[in-house]
Amino acid sequence: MLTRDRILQAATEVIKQEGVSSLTLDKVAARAGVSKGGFLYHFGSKDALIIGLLNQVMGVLDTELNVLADGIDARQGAFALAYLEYVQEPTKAATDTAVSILAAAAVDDDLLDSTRATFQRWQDRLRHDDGLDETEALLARVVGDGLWLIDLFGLAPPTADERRKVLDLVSNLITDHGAARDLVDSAE
Amino acid sequence: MLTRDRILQAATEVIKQEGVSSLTLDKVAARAGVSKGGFLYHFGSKDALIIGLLNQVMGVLDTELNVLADGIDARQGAFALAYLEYVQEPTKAATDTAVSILAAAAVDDDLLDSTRATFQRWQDRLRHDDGLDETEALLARVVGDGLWLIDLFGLAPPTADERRKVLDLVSNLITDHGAARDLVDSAE
DNA sequence: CAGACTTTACCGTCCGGACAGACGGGTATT
DNA sequence: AATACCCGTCTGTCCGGACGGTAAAGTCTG
Repeated sequence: MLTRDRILQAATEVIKQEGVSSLTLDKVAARAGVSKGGFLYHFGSKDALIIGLLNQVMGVLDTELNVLADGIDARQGAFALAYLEYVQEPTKAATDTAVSILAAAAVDDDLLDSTRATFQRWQDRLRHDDGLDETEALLARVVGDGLWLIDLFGLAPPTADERRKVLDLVSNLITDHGAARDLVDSAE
Repeated sequence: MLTRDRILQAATEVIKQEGVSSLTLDKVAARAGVSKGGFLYHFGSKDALIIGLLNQVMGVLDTELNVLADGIDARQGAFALAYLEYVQEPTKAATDTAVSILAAAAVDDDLLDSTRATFQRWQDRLRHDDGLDETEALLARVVGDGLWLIDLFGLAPPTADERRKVLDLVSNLITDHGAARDLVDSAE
């Protein structure tokens, strides 16, 4: 495994296990099995580390979302459904993304600029290329991001069962546009 | 204005304007117009400051939510509707809460324990005392928290108009349980 | 040899917190 | 009324340690 990748992995591990405040160059370097100088050869600064973290994790998320969307057979809303399916359970990629964004926000808000651009691209795709009503498209993203936030901060996270029911409700609302009545009945 | 309150206000201002990483004792003290020793008289440590921040802001949010819920005339889901109405636009209380939680997560995750308990109480109330279907209750909270997260990190926030449409959609779903068909039609 | 990679040693700064008092408004004692 | 005392509030200064980053030298490989 490349040193650079080991460092990135070590950084996410440190955040997950010890919190954002423990994300120091020394600690990351030690966990990656490299000296501090070695660390700084690959990432010239702490900011550079976080940018690298975000780039990697957002790239993974973006491609996985696309793969998921391609595999969904629906007349409309494939990307929205993929978005919802992705938060069905807290996956590694989603968790890594969350902690990376948290770290970026804690260190310097500006580091999130490229991440914001990615979210904007997703939102545009949901709105224009997914064949959905605009409001439904936004609903999908808000619900997805909401679950993701709740997981990130641990704010009374729902059980797997509750989570699935909510996602089913929204998914049905999106795909089965005209049959909302049946949807609501079956959700009881 | 009491010194203690000035300090709390100064702390939130620092976070909003300069970011979480600039939240230092010296800076907060200076902005509050007090010496560092004076600061430490009121808050014995940085952790104590953040706990004070969270207590104040969560208290405000809790009472305002209750007031809002009491003013809503609905057969069911008054608290859920209040929750949704609260995120209609980013209010000062909501923003202050967000940055406080962010600061807590950045400094020490454990500081969020009491906040987690409050969210759990809200969730219990939505589930059991609000006359709602469980799934709909959870949907209201997830949507509310989702919008709130999007604002916090600035991740492609929707316009006021889009925001209102999504919230109307969910509100109608909650209040007008059986007439979901009309709801969906009118959202077009 | 050259260049990519890594190490060791070091520095200046900033930060959280401790501390020793100063100030001033009560309050009790004389 | 004057004195002495207390205590809540606040000041300014100091310290130890951690942190981000630099510099230069060394190693390994093609």
